[in-house]
Amino acid sequence: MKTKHIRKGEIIQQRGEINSKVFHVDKGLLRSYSIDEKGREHIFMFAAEACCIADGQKPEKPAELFIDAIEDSIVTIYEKEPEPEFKGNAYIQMIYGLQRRVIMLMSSSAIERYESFLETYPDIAQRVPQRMIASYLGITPESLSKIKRKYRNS
Amino acid sequence: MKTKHIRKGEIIQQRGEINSKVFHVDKGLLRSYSIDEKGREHIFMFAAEACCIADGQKPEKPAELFIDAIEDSIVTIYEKEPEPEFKGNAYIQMIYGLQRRVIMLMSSSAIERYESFLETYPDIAQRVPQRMIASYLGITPESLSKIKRKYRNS
DNA sequence: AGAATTTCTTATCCTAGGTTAATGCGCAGG
DNA sequence: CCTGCGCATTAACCTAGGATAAGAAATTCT
Repeated sequence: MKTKHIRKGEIIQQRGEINSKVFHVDKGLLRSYSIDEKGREHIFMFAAEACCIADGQKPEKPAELFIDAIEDSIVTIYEKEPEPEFKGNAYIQMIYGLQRRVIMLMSSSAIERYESFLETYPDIAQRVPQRMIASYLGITPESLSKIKRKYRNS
Repeated sequence: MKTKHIRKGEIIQQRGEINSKVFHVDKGLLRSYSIDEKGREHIFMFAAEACCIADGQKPEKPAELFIDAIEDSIVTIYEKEPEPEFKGNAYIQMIYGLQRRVIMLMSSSAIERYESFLETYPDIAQRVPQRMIASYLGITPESLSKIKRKYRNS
């Protein structure tokens, strides 16, 4: 736990780095973001005074997000604490799932989201009607049908 | 904490109800979803065996999500526990913010997301360049410019 | 200050996905 | 067993927002 000055534009966490830190913004403005395979940035969140910012991924896994300063800032750096579990569903696990979902919704096409869904939840995909998959993906059932047809003819 | 059988299609939590419960799925499949002002459903998450499902909103606030059963299910119902705070940033607060963001991304147009952003983060909107607002909203800077122009001429 | 780089805006054109409507299918209920 | 309804699919058409390009304005660097 230490305090640090960060200049505008300075990157304090890169994708792939060890990801055991939480940054508390004492002053200034930070952002976390991902960069997709086409090189586009997608801002996940902003954090101003009195907010914390971190990658939602587990501490022992590599970071998926970049974090940098939008203004000259002062941050206090903490280690992520072991988190309370509840019936096997940890908060961090939940947060990480949502982080991935937000990034997905911002950066991927319907087809990519569909593929990702099938990979991540092969079991649920079998048990749920099409219209609910569409609803989860944020598209209409008609669009999902189009997508699946393209799939078959390829 | 009690166990309950739920039949397919049965709604176990409605929007507006008291929201102090977490549902652990012992067997079956549940979903949480919102209904927007146009009456469209947007599934927020699925929960199968050994998962928990709940509205991320604070226990003392009314629920924003509906929860119902996709299959006949057995759930154990818990009360939400007081959650650990960390430097003023509680996990639940984080989860709730992400829940809103996901729903937003699934159900709202770029204009609506922009308006919502301005309302929710008026401060940050002033301090951040346009392209970053666009990036946060999941649109291109060019599209944000279009939106802002329409705004001015109305 | 002046040059160089980035940001913002505008215009044109294009495409992914939405809307509407019609058809066929499977399943629940009488 | 039939009827009816919700679900999935297809097709035709439409629109919000993306891509590209170019000029203006702001910022940064030297």
